[in-house]
Amino acid sequence: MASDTREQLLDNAEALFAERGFYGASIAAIANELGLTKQALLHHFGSKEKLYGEVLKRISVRFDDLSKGEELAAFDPIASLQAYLLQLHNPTTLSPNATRLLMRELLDNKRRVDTAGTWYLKAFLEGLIAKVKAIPNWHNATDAEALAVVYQLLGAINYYGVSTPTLTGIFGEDGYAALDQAFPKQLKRLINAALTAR
Amino acid sequence: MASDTREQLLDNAEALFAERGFYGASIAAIANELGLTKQALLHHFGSKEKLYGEVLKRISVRFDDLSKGEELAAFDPIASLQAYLLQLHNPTTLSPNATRLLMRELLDNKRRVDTAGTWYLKAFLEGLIAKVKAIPNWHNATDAEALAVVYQLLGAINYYGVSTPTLTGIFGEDGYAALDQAFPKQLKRLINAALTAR
DNA sequence: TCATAAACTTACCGCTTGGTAAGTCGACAT
DNA sequence: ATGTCGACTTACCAAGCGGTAAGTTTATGA
Repeated sequence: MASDTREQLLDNAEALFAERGFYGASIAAIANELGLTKQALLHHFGSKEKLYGEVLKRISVRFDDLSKGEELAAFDPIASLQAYLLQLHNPTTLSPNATRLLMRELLDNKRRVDTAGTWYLKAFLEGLIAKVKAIPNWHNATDAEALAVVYQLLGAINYYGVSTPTLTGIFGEDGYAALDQAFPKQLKRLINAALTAR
Repeated sequence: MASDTREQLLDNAEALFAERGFYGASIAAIANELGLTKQALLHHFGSKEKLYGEVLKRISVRFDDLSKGEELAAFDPIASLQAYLLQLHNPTTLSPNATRLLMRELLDNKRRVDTAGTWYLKAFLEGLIAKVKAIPNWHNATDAEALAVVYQLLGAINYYGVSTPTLTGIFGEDGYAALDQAFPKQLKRLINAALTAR
């Protein structure tokens, strides 16, 4: 299969899994949306589980790229971490679809035997803990304390990233636009406040 | 049907919908776990959608009770809002199941025509906006700014509330216990920092 | 030119899904 | 005694699910 049609297929699968969840998105529906039959899709990926796994893998690769791509040795560790977290809020870094899918993974992996959704998160979180502890104020903090503060910031970002349809429904397009404009400024303040005071 | 067996049924349905999502939880599975046949369940609730709706309604009632039950006229508006938000972090206020289910609703209601998950949220969020603007520093803030800051705190709380299985998987029981102990302290600091600085 | 292999299609399969129809059973009020 | 009503069972149903088997078409490279 040409690698770009494969990417296209995976894009589509990602969108449908994000929107409907693993159980809600049938392989027939995914295939159909690209003009394929269910069996053709199955031919390429073997099974639904494997397809889902590849979607997840692709997202985690993007995550890794994010870590690697950061500018090294910023002088101010707070500013550095702040920039890193703000990237996560940027929809171009990780697509809204990916954010939704990861949130579903967070909800589902209690019963999923496969730990595919977890292994990359561990490295990611440990990296964040290290970044927090690089801040002078946080030098003697425990890992749990560092993780707590950074996980709160992660929650603030990801929860919002997943709320677009709901918030638009409640406050309308205009209301959401105003919120979306105010959000980054407040987020910067929040990150700064969380990491400075201690 | 006796009202307490009905509550038991709804408890069970809530747990299964929270764990597996609307599509992942079959009415047969829900009924089975209480020793009923699928048809008996269907007899009581009419359809799966209706059962789900009642589960959602029950949760939103608990939400309303939370708003009503608050101590009126705290002198310090920051402390008052902080206490209110900390309640949300307390698992006895809203069960982890309910938190999970609401998070799923946030993800699903894009395609769900029914706005059941939305209407109660509106009042809740508007209440929070009002509470923020009652703080002197925030008096002349826009609604969008107030919503942004409070939504970030909501995200920090709810994201964490949904992460237990994942975090336990990554850091082990002990690691999670340490995090869970450190979390509220950091959360208080975060809320305070977010609402004070401006 | 011919073999090989990838990219499909057609035709199934067994199982589960949500839902319906019709009847059974016991309690209880008239 | 009888009617009736709610709680439940048995027996279905069509549709959808993920997946398999076997064949067909199409491009490619030796």
